Amino acid sequence: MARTQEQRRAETRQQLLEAARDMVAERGIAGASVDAVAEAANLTSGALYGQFGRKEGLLVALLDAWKDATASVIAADFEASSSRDDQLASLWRNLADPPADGGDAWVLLEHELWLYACRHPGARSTVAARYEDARRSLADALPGAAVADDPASEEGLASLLIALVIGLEMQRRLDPDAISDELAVAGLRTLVDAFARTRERA
Amino acid sequence: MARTQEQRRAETRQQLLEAARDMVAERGIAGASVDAVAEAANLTSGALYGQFGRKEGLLVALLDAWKDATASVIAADFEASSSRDDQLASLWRNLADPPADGGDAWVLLEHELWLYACRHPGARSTVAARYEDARRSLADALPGAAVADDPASEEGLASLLIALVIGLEMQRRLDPDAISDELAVAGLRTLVDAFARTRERA
DNA sequence: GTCTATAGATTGATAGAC
DNA sequence: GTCTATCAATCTATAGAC
Repeated sequence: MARTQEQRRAETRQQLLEAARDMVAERGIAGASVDAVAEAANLTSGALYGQFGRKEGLLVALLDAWKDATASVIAADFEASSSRDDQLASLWRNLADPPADGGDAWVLLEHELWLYACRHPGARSTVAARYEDARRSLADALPGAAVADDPASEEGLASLLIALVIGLEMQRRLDPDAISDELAVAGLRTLVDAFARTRERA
Repeated sequence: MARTQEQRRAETRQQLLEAARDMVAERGIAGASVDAVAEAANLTSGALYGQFGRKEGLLVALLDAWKDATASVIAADFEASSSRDDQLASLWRNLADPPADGGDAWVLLEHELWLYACRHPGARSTVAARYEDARRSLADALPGAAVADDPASEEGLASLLIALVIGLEMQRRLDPDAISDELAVAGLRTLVDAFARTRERA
């Protein structure tokens, strides 16, 4: 029966994390008060402090959950694509029109946590590690990954692709008509092709 | 002598705006309290409310100031560059290592205001217009701008360049070693060259 | 136009009942 | 482990003196 208690605790924890994810995405970190998050999870602030100690504890836990949830989904979707264009299209769609649980929340949360990391040195390394993971796993999944003679340049390409996707998504969110899917995929394709051409020469 | 009063009012206004710019960049919009901003400008909250009415009034004014200050500086620096590579390098340096008054503050403020615009429909069009201006002025300054038969594709290239610069700066701020200046300029160059190649074919 | 003083609401966090 | 109740601090905004 100790098992049931653990489960209940885990459920409470996840309810709080989901509520926090949505509320931080909607109102920002400062705007998501402890009481409001707890109430949205049909709990009270006491439960939240019992689980995370302080508000920052909730944010750190949210950071980890966000790290796991997004990276794995994107990587799986990427590798499941058959053609190279499908791969790049899935990379773009996953940010521009996210299908995962939580939907839009993760994208705004991404920026919220990025800002938080820029201002709080303690959290910076966690967020930095998440971006590095994204670069690495994307570099591994890239077309020419079999040739492992210069992993640095492969991660460079991954950096460019991620940068392009994030920057385009920012512009599209302000004005959906400003960025077409075709433009995004064409831009990604251009970078990948240029990389492949450089690779052939060497 | 009415002139002196106007000047004093304008000075007060600018002191408040500069203090708000730095404090919002450092602590975020929610973290930059009215009292703290006023005190940083060697004034009190009374002066701030006399100038902007409410806190959101200050933010809107800050939005406009930010729009003017950044776009013009970047455009001027861009056009002052001689070679094409210098142009692209200046585009990158202006975000990665900003020389303008306020320095780093503008970059973090950029993200803060972007998030604010995403959440407040009233402010969204202002921020969206700023990004559109950036795309337009960059498109005008681009190499092949003389051929004006397809302005849409030129703005598309500008969208890609801006996206790349923003996304790379985000990654570099978390980990300065992750993004080299050479990689950034090479990425920009790749996109510009591909565009020029497409243009020649047509 | 700016300052002082203060009202009214909300915040993060703690203590003790259950 | 979660809830109720509460404290001290902080916030936006207003009112009236100067």
